[in-house]
Amino acid sequence: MSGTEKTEKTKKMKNPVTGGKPGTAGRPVGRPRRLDPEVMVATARRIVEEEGVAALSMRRVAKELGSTPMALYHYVRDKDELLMLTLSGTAAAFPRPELPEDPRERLVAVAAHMHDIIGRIPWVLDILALGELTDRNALWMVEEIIDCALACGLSPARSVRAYRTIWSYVYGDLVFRRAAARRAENPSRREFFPEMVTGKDRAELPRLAEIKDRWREYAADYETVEELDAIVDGLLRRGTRGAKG
Amino acid sequence: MSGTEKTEKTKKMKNPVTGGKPGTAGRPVGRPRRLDPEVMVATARRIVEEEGVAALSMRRVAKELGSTPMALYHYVRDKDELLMLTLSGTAAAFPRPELPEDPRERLVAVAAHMHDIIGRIPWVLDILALGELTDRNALWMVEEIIDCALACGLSPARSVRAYRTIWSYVYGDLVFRRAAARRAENPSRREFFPEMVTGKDRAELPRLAEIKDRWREYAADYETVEELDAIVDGLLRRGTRGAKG
DNA sequence: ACCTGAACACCGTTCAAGT
DNA sequence: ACCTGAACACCGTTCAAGT
Repeated sequence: MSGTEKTEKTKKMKNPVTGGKPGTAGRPVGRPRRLDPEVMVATARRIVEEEGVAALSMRRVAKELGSTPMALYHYVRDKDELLMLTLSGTAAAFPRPELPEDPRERLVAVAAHMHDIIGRIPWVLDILALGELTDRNALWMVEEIIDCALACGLSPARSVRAYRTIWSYVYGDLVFRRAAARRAENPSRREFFPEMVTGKDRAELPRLAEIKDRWREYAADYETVEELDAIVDGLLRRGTRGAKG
Repeated sequence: MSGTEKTEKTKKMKNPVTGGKPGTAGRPVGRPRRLDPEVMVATARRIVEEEGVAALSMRRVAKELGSTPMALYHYVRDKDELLMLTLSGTAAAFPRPELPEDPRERLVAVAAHMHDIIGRIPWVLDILALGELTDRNALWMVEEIIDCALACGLSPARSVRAYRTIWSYVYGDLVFRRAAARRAENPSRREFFPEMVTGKDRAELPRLAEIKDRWREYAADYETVEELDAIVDGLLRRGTRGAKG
């Protein structure tokens, strides 16, 4: 909008990471590779798995590969692209679980499974925030959710939207679970909500003043699957009544 | 868990930013301030509003104040704390809207309003990801949601959980809206889902293969308020039936 | 009590050049 | 085609010292 944005780059590349490797078919042209892009992604992935997204840097990956930072830019446009590539193959590590036959139950079970596996690898949240679904091995979950929604009587359009709603909820829930885990690890911080509510707030915030001492206790009983069940309930009721969508 | 975590700091401070100012009551002790902590937070806030969270640095704030980076550490423990403080006062800029009387409608309207105001200041998402509600001016929305949930027949415990579910959804939705906006601004990226689904996937991903060309069209019609309405529907039905909670 | 200065150990990315 | 090296313009935080 303004003049302060990043200048747009229009360099085109032919997906050198997933694209055909020289040596497999046709003879390699030009200088032989020193840096294997698959190894580059694997290295980035290991760093991110072991030390978190914050530990990943172009310089670090280059150093571990005995290469230079700029060599990586031959295979990715920028750091975000490398980050997104580290996601590919992640879901493959988690076996496909047994799922109930009933489509409604199955829908909740798949959503719960998504929640579960991402909860075990919280570093992916920062990458998923980029809004791209880059891992083919995760597509079966999307397929299942759409299939179940259709089987429950939703239109294709409503099924896609129901998927997005469920995914937004799952994502948000995981972000706040991670935040809570970090707070528990690193407890010496200022106290905000609900501690910030005091007796003086009784006039303006009567419910919060009343409930604040039990807030954390109630929140501790939070069960994502129960909430998912309620959300799916709402989405299916809405989708199978009206004419629209 | 392991030995690689940050070492824990136990320095205690008496909230020097929001705490009593010298000159107001009692005489100031020790060296007079050169750096006003409120100005420090205001400066950080301006940077973040104008240029985004990525543009905020301790060094930058110090420079704009004609101070040194380390001076800031007298008032905040680390950068995250400064970031959280920039949130305070944000909600005050948005007037409290007219709300419907009916508690169910009112609940949806407040949730939609939360979604709306945060959507106008997307930089807060990165700070809200820290999981703390630091802005007293936003508490009225939590109060309203809890009040409406109680009025709709939910128990206090279920009301708190309903609030968390709604908030997780709103947060997740906003993250993906921001991601979509960024993609639209900076379109030259690799293509992932749904483009990555091809005719070859028809056997394993029949629904996705069928729907993929219309996926973006369906997603474009997504209306958060409609989805919120459905979610609230599910949460209220669940909460007002069973005995538990 | 409040602040400075130097230092440590890093960043992403551009650009021109080399093989 | 693929990679290097130097440079630019930065980071958060620790530590010891100064007023």
